[in-house]
Amino acid sequence: MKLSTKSEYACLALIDLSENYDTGYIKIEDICHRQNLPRKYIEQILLTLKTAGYVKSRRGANGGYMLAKEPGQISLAEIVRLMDGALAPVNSVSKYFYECTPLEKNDALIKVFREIRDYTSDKMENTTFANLISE
Amino acid sequence: MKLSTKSEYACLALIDLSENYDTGYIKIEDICHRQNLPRKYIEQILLTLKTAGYVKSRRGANGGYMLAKEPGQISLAEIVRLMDGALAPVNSVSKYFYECTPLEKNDALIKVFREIRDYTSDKMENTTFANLISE
DNA sequence: TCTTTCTCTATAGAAATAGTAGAGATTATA
DNA sequence: TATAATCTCTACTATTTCTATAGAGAAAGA
Repeated sequence: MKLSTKSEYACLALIDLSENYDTGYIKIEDICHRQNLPRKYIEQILLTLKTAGYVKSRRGANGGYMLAKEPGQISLAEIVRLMDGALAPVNSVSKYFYECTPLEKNDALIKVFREIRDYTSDKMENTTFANLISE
Repeated sequence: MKLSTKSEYACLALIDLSENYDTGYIKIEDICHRQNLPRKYIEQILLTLKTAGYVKSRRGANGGYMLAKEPGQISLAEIVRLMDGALAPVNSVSKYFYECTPLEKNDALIKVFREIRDYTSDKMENTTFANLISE
C-alpha cells in the first residue's frame, strides 16, 4: 500500500519548483540541497517529469528546471500515477491500470477496495501543488 | 499503492475457510482448487496465519485448516497488515509502522496522506470476513 | 573556448516478490 | 502397527522492482 521513493521525491521536487515558480530556472543541485535528495536519482526523475510535460528545462549556465504548468494545474494523482502506477489497492478496481485477478469473484471485497480507490483517487485528484506550497 | 499476492491469497483462503466455517477441517488442496491458488505458496501463507492465531490446523487424514476465530472477529485490516505491513501510503502517517521521511516537513502533504490512511484503515478495520462471505 | 548544467543510456547492488522443493512430523484408519 | 494422508518447517531460487550511481555527451552562456 506504499508509495515508492520515486513518487515521494518527485513530489518534493515539484513542491520545490512550485515554491520557486516565478524565480526562473532552478538548478537540480539547489533542489537536491534544499530538499535533501540524491542528485543523480533526481536527474532521472526530473527527466521523467519533463517527458510527461510537467516541467521544462534549459542547459548551460543559468540553466535548470521550472514548471511547465501552473502549480494549480498539476494534481498529486497525476504524479503518483506517473511514477508508481495505479492508485488502487488491487488492479481489479483500477481505472487506469485495470487487470483481472482472482479477487474479482468476491463482490463484497471488490466493493471495499473500490471505495478505498475512489476516496484515494478523489483526494489526490483534488490536491494540486498549489495546495502543497508553504510560501 | 498495491497489495501483494500474499495479502490477496490470504484473504481468499480466509474467505474460503469462512464460507466453510462449520464444516470442520478443510484441506489446503481443496482451498487451492476452489480458489485457484498455488498450493505450496498457500501452505506458507496458512502457516503465517496460524502463527498469528487466525487459523488452526490438524495433520493426517481428515486434517486440514479451520478458522481459530469467528469470521466476524477477523478484520481485513489485520490480515493485510500481517501480510503486507502498513496500510498507510507513506510511513510518516502510519500508526503501526511509523518512520520519519523527508516528506514530513510538508504539512499539507502529510494531511492528505493522513486522511487517506484514516479512510483506508477505518474501512478495512470495519470489514470482517463475515462481511465477505457469499453463502 | 571554457565552464556550467542538463541529457541519455548503461550498470549494479539490495531487497522484495512470488513462488518451488523436499524431508519430517502427526493423525486416522485398515 | 503399517500405511496413506496431511500439515510443518526450512531452505532455496528465479525474477522483478527499487534505489540508486557512473560517465560520456550535448547545449548554453560568458
